[in-house]
Amino acid sequence: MVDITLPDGSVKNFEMGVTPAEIAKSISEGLFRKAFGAMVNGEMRDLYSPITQNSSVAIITEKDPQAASIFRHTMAHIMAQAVMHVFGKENVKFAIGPVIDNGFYYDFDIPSHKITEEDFSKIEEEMKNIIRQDIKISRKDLSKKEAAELFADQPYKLELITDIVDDTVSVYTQGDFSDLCRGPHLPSTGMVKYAKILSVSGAYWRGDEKNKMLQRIYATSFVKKDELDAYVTMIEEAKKRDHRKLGPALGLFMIDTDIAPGMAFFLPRGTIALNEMRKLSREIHKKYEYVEVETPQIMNVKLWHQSGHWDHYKENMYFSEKEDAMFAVKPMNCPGHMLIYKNNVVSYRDLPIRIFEFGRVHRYERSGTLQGLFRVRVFTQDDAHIFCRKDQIEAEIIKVMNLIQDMYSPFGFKYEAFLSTMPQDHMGDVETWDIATAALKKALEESGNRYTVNEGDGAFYGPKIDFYLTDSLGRKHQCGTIQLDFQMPERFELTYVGPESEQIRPVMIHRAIFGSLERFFGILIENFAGAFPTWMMPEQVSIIPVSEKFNDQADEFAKKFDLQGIRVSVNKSNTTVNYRVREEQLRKVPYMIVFGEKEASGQPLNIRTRNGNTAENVNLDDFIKTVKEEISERKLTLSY
RNA sequence: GCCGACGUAGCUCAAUCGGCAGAGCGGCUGAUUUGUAAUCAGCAGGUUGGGGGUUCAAGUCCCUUCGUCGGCUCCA
Repeated sequence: MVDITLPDGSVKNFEMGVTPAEIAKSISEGLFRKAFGAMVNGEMRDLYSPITQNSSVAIITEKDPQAASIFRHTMAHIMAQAVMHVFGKENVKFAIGPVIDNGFYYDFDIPSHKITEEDFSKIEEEMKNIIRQDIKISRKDLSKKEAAELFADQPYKLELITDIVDDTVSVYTQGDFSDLCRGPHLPSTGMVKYAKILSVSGAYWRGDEKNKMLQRIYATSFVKKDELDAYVTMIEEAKKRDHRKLGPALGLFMIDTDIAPGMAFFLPRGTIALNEMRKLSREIHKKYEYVEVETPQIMNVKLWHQSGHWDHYKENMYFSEKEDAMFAVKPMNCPGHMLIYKNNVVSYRDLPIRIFEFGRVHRYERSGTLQGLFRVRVFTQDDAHIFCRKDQIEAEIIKVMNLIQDMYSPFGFKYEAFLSTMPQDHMGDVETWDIATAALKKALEESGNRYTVNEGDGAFYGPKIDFYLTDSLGRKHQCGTIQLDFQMPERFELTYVGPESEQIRPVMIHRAIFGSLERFFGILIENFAGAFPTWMMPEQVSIIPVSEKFNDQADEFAKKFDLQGIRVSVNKSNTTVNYRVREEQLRKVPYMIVFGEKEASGQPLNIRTRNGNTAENVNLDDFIKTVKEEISERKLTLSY
C-alpha cells in the first residue's frame, strides 16, 4: 500500500502501483475525464504511470500551467504521425519535436519532398483523422539496445539514443507511430482537438550549421477552439502592426535595403518621436545624477586590442584604414567611457561616477538575421557606465531599477527581471562574484521586483540582470540590462584613490534601459499600432478648415497652439472635410478641429479624437491647457 | 552565411499554355468650396529588382546576382 498526499493536504491510501488515473477517478469522474497527466513529487508524469512509493500527487488538468506542455507535446507526435502518413513512412526521418513558448515544432528530414504551405491542409486533415480515431498512447521503457533496434532506420533517433546517459529510454507509441520521448503524454490522441500549422522553415540538426538542414514545421494547439482562434487573431493583429509596414506608412522611417541594409533612415516625423524619447531619457538621467558625454565614432584599433574586442568581437566590427593606421567603428561605448574615466585622477569621494551617452554603435550582423528596426547594423544605445566602490553596488543597482521604472512607465509597460549568475567559465575571484551577485539579489528584493534566477547564465565578466517588457499583444522583449563587469576595469587599469591614498580598482556597472533606441521605437510602433501617446506624436493637433475661405484664419488659429509648444498642422488640401478627417485619423493624430464660421468667430470647439470620439463645446483655453498638461505629464491616454 | 518562399507603378495586387504589362488606392492638374472616416473628371507613373541565356516571342522557362520574408536547440 502507498500513501498519496493530495494538494489539499489530505492523505489517501492506495494499492501499490496505483496510477494517477485511478487516483483522479477516486476523487471524481469529472476530474478523471479532464486529467492530462499528474505531478508526482513535483515531476510531470503520465496519467497511467504506476506509483510505487508514498508520494504527493496533483492531477494536471487544462487549467494547470503544465497542461500545455503535455498536450502540445502529444500534438507534436500527432503531427509527426500525420506527416508520416502523408509522405510515406519510408521517406520520413524524424528528428526532434519539442514544445516551445506558444506551440511546438517538429523537425523532419524528408529528402523526397519539400514541404510548402500547400501541404499544411493535408497534414492538418490527417491530424484531425488521428484525433478522431482517439488512438491509445502507451509508454514503454526499453534498454538502449532494444531502442536502437526499434529505431534502426531512424538515424537521428539513433544519435539521440547514443547520447542519452541513462541505461533505459522511454518510447511512446500511438498506432503505427513510435517516438523516442521523455514524455509525459496524454493517454490518447482524442483528448485535445484544436491545432494549427503555422509555418515551415529550415533548421539545422541540433542547431549546428555544420549539420544537415532539416524541415521544421511550427504549429500550435489549444484545448478550446476559441483559444486557438484568439491566438490566430493575435498573430494577425501583430502582422497588421508590423513596424516594418507601419513605420514607413506613417512616415516615421525607411530602410534602403540596397544602399544601407540594416540601417534605418529616420524621416522628419520619426525623428520628432525619437527626439521625444531622447528628451524623456535625458530628463530621467539628470534626475539620477548622470553626466552625458559623446565619444568618437571611429577609434584606433589599439583601443580595441586593450578592451578585448579585437579578440572576441572582431567578426562583428567594421574597420577603416588611413595613413597606415587601422581604425575601428565602435561596436560598443564602454572603451570610450573608460578613457573618459581615466582622464582625471578619481578620488573615492568622487564615486559613484555615472557616464551616460546616446552611443551610436555599428555591428556587422549577418544579412539573414536583419529584421526591420529589431535587428540592425547601426543603432543608438542609451548606454551608461557607473563606476563605484564595492560597497556602493547595491545602492547603485536600486537606483538603476528605479530609473527603469521611470523610463518604462510612460509607455505603460509591465516588465520582469532575470538574474544571471556566475557561469562555469568566468573571470574574477569567486568572492567578488559572491558580493556582486548578493548585491544584485538584494537590490532586486528591496526594489520589490519579482525576478527569476538563471543559474550560471551570466557573462564571463560579471553577473547581470535583464529586463523583459510585455507589449500590448502579450509579446516579450528584452530591453533593459544591468551588467557588472570585472574585466574592463582590469584591462584599463582603472583606479581611484582611497582614503589612505591607496590605489583601488573601481567596480563597473554597464547598463542600458531602452537598450537600442531604434529597437525600442519599433516595439512602441507595434505596441501602440502607431498611435503613440500624445507627447510622442509628430503631430498633436490637426486643424481642418471647412473651405478655402478659412485657410488664413485657420493658420492664425494654429499659431495659438504653436506658441504653446503644441505640434499643430493645418490640412488645407482641396478635398472634403470628411476626407481630411479620415486622413488625419489614419495618421493617428490625437486631436482634430474642424475650423469654420463658428470657430472663426470664437465659439467653443468640437474636438474630434483619433479614436473617433467627439467632445463638444470645449473652450479653446481649456483645450490648450488640457493638452499641454497631457503632454508635459506624458499621459498614456487621450484627455477626450 | 545556410534552407525554404518571394520580388510587376509610391502602396495593395492582376496578367489563362510563353503571345499587345493592367486595376484600385496614392500623386499631379482641373472642376467643386465642402461641418467630423473616402466629391467628380482628366493626366502622369514601368528596362516586371539587376545581369545573362533558351525562344520567332519571356513578367512567365533556365542560370547568376542583389534584396525581402519565415527560420537556423526553447533540445529525446
